[in-house]
Amino acid sequence: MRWSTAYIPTLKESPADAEVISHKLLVRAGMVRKLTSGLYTYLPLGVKAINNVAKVVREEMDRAGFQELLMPMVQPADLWKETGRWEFYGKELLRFKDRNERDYCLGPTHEEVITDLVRGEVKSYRQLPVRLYQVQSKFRDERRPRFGLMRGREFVMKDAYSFDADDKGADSSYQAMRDAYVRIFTRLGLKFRPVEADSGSIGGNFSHEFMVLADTGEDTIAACTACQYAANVERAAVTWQGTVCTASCPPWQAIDTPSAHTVEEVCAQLGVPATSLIKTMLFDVDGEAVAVLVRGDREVNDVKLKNHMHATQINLASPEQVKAWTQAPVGFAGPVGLAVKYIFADNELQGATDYVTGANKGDTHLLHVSLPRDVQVSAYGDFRTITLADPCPRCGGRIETPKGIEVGHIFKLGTKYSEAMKATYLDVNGKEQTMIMGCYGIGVSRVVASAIEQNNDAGGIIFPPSIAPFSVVLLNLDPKKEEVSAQADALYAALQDTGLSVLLDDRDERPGVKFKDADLIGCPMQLVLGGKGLARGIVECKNRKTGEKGELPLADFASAFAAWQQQVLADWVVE
RNA sequence: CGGAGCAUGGCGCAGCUUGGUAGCGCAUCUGGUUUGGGACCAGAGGGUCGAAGGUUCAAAUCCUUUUGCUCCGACCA
Repeated sequence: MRWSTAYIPTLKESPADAEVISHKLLVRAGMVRKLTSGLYTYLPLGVKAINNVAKVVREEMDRAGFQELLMPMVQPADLWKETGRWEFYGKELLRFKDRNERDYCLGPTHEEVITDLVRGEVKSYRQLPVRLYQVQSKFRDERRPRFGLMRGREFVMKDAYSFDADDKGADSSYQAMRDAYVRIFTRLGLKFRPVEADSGSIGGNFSHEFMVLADTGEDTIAACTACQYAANVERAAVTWQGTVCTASCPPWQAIDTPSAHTVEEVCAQLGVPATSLIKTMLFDVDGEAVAVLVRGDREVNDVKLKNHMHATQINLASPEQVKAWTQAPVGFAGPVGLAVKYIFADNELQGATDYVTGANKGDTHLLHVSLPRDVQVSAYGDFRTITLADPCPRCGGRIETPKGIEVGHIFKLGTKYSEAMKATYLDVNGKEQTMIMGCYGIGVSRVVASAIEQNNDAGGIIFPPSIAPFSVVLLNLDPKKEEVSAQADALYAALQDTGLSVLLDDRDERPGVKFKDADLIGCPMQLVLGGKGLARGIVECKNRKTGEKGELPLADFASAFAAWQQQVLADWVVE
């Protein structure tokens, strides 16, 4: 591609509405433009990057034995009603009616459609497993789209689905996909980590997320520094190491704590540390009032609560609900005499004596509360979020909590959808069996954004070679000089003959503009040809990642370039 | 959905408090001088100031309503 005829509208300044670095650079590098909140046009350079990611994804899907298909984006409501998700999916599902008043939605995912396809076609164990994938635009009406391509409403996704005859087959499908994901993100040059994850409203038995490590990530990972354990913090198990407290304590008594709504305020007024408080959090779990008790310095993990109760909907209680359930404003809830359906307490409060709690009365707390003596606890369990002080649940090692961007998520679904939609087959005995499913997603457009989050500098984007819109950008510094242009054209042709994608900057611009733009769009290899270099018989080269510069002799360009290219690629090998 | 902020040429912003002929930088176009890290000089074009209504002799500016966008939170496969 010649830059003079390309549509690459680069900008000197960042758009005012961009906050994160990938969003700013994607816009500045002329890769995307926003249409409206959460919706982006991919410009030619952006499409190239997305296609490059998709190419790697397709190759590895094919290698893993999955075949590509393409399903409609518009889906009929009937299928979603069959699985119950028409009701449960919520407002993220964009719904609309056609001219005949029939209900439809834009596909946020395709379990229903693909299960409908397979149940109609596959009737025998001989036809299993079925492994299919597609690369397609998805639409999710996010409550709060943000961060450019990181959380858009419409985005490019690879979604794959497996149907197996039994658990063993399903596990091997899952493992094949897990291996494929590792290869994909390695080939894409990303620093990533597979982590245990909650399966959320997709449902199913177990799942892993693939996290690109970046400080701007929205997810937090609990990763062991000693062993391979890594999990999303919302899932990471907390190992209870404490002992049951058996000390006796005096009867509880009320104490005035005027306008002390928060743990900090209570601690300040009573002069006690947060560790001697019990925090009482109220939740609306499928319409039931539920209280969860954790120590004052801990965080309730609502995902763990949701899983513990096998709930479908869980929300922190509203101020009105708190008032109705505790007869007190928010901030004074306590477990003593609390009339809710369940009171759960975290493991470390087993036998807890002599704690401070809310009194279920405004501006009042209780001293000397003993859980075993004063409270009917429904169950103790793991209800809090892991902290840096907690040990690795697998090996007891030290935990660290880096931030990550979720770029892939794989689920072993089990029979959640196949059962609801009656996707069955006849086994070897002629007996009807339910298929075991798995589903596997990669946010293709999000991968591009996260690659930029992970690889950038003051000059702009530093694309991994497998994602870069062009492998090489060749700067012709003197396009008006015939001999320089002739040589540039010759290099351009020679490079293309080696199969590389090359962008030739033949614009009538000053050298500074070309240098800046070349750095901005982030091609891993830069070649610079000017009158000076030509006179000396050399073309300059620059490794975008390391900034290292060198010279390649024009006389022996092909082999010199090949050697340099190997060096550049070597710098991208992820350890 | 709760809280906050913003909306003025293609992009980035000033002007608004205290109403009085809409400005700057970048970009664009013309001419000239330049030419190895976002050049300089001279000139030119381009804006119903998000929309609607109101106050006023007069509104980008004050008031009301509304739409959109961004951030924080909630929420989220």
